Amino acid sequence: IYRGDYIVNWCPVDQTAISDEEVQHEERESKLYWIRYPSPHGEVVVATTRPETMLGDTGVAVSPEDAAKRHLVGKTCTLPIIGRELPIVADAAVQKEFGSGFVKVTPAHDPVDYGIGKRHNLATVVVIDRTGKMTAQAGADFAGLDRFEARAKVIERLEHDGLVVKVEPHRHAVGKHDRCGTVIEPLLSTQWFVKMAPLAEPAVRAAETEAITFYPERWRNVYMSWMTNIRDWCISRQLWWGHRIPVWYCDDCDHLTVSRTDPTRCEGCGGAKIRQDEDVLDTWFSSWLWTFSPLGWPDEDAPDLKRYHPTSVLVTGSEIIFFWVARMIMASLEFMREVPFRHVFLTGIVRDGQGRKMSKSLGNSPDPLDIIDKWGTDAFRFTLSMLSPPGKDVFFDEAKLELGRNFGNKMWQASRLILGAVDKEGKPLFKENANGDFTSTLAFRPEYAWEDRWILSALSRCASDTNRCFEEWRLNEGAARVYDFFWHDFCDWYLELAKVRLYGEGDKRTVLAVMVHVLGESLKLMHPLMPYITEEIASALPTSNGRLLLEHAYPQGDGRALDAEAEGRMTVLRDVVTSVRNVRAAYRVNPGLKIPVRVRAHEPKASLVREATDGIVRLAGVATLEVGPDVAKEKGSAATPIGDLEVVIPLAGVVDVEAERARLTREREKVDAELSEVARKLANEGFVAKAKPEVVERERARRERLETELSKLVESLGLLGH
RNA sequence: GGGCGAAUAGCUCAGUUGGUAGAGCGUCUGCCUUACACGCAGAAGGUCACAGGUUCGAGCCCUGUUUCGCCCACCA
Repeated sequence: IYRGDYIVNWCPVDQTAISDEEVQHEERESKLYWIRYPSPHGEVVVATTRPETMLGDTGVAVSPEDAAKRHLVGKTCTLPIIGRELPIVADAAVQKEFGSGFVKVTPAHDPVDYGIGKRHNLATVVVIDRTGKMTAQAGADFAGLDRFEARAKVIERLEHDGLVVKVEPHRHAVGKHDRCGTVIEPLLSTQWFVKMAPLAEPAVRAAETEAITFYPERWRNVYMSWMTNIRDWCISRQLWWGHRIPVWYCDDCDHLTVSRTDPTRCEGCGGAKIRQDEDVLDTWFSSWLWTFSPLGWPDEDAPDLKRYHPTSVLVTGSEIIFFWVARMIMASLEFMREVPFRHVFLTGIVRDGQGRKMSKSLGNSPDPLDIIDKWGTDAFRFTLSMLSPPGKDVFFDEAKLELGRNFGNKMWQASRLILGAVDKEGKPLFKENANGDFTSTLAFRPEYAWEDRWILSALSRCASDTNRCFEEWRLNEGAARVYDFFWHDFCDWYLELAKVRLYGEGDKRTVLAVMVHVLGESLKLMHPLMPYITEEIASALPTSNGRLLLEHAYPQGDGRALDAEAEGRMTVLRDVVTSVRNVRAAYRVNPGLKIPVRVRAHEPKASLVREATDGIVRLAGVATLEVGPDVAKEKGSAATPIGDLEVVIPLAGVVDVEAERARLTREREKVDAELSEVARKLANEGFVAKAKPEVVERERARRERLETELSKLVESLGLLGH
């Protein structure tokens, strides 16, 4: 840390120095003024965007490469208005192609000029003060004017004097203070700085060696480019609020006393006439210590520090990579000699409907407490999780919260169904089972039906998929995966199938045990995304044992539960049920009306369908289900092929021949199109020779299935007559 | 000036080893079916920005273009 006089970013409104990171650049249409500085040695015309600063010029510079102007180097010209003689120097900071090739040099008000002034021993003349007004040095006509008023007045005077050669439009970026929007004034002043290069070096290495990793990875490059182009950090602020700089100056000697406790005497000469620095530290200068300073540091043996440092993940927004993330890494490596965290996960930024970042000053941010009152904490949390792909900004729209609210409601309702059927001890709450056994489902060894094996298999897949998503930082996909499983697999299919046993005769213990188990595991999977509702429901489950979900291990997915056979059965049931529902909807069959259904199928598929009869009957509104290879398919029935089986629904008087022909024709066109696509692929020798065998095999199977379906459709159409 | 991201169904967006385009909302058709109308069932809707290239095969890989957005930057 050092103190010195340098050009800093100065905010004339807040009247403080700020760091480079607090300057927001904004492209603007501006003007480039070409101004003649009279000289007896030749034409000198400078080009500038800030004419008001010329009042503080102490030189003119040209490029050392600029042969046409070389003869002027070492000569002088006259500064208009003021009348000061200005030396003409050659400096590598000047580009000969830009503007006129002459640069006016104002060491007190421009960082580049400051460098030129240093190298050529030019004087510094301060013409703008800390409030952005012109000083006495700017001359009596300008002193006290605002810097922008002065600009206009300078040009006015120069035009009057015939010294403005031309004015051209010029697009360039101006720096603004990120807090108040005031145009930054580069100002020469005495400030404290941190020398950054030595701190950046290990921080660069930490990212290179992947001691710290970034998600999504591209942010690593952002971090790296900042780190490798780092500049010293101005940490003193002329503000009221903050950590006051712990340095005392002595009126009697030059010594600086630096102390953690307030001293009464100068450390150098022992004198009592000391006064503390008036300035405070940049707020980030304390924030960069955050990963260790709250844990007991600088006591390196503090238990919390030993236990919790370094931590695993920092979750934050990309907008503060420089302000905070990068600096925490540097501070930790410097003071703790280890990384502060191993992974940096950058979330997207939540923006308003117009894409603007939510901010207090814009007033475009809804009050989270209002949102939570209206929609619920979990709904808010879940919706944002599911709608936020890694590192991508989210356009927030309150209506989107319906997604989370509805899902929360779905969980609640499904739980009502289940908890209405089983008591706290796991005993069935209604309808005696066949043998009158009321023993708990908990200690019971269940005898799984195939649909139980299916949902357990699906649960296992969901858990392992979800884990993988989370491990790969794809939280949105993890959320979507659980959402889909719970709503569509568990609620739409399993619970509906479960009602066959739940509301029917017979032993209910197996189905209750499975429902409770799958609900409980789903709650665990959902818990990080919907902590409140899941704990609430879980506490009522017979399996809770008074423990919080928070205390349980996260489900990993039990590979032993995977059951391809049961999944195959489910596919058949789904296909049959869907095709029946399809026909019912197409012919507006009264939803309350149970209809006869026949399924044409050969063994072993026929048995599969027979064994799923109860489910098909309940889910598709079926009166009677006939299954076999030769079930009748007469005129006046609707027939839908599903691979090698066919769902036939006799609907005498309901099926309109023309409508059915249209339906089947449309279906045939679809199958035809798909079939020719597959045929084209398989006819391609390159495909058969070079594609992976399993891909080719899949296409062949697909062709076979489509051909079967097509022949059935043709048969059905023939049955309808022409 | 440099870098990064985006462009997919009417809307908001998913889609990581290149192999039959998905969700939510909205729309249309039926349903208040004893967990849920914040719901159930069914349906329609897409030359995946444009132009080339690689490949048997491209939303996905490569090159270029256009349009948006963000970050960085001392050409005055």
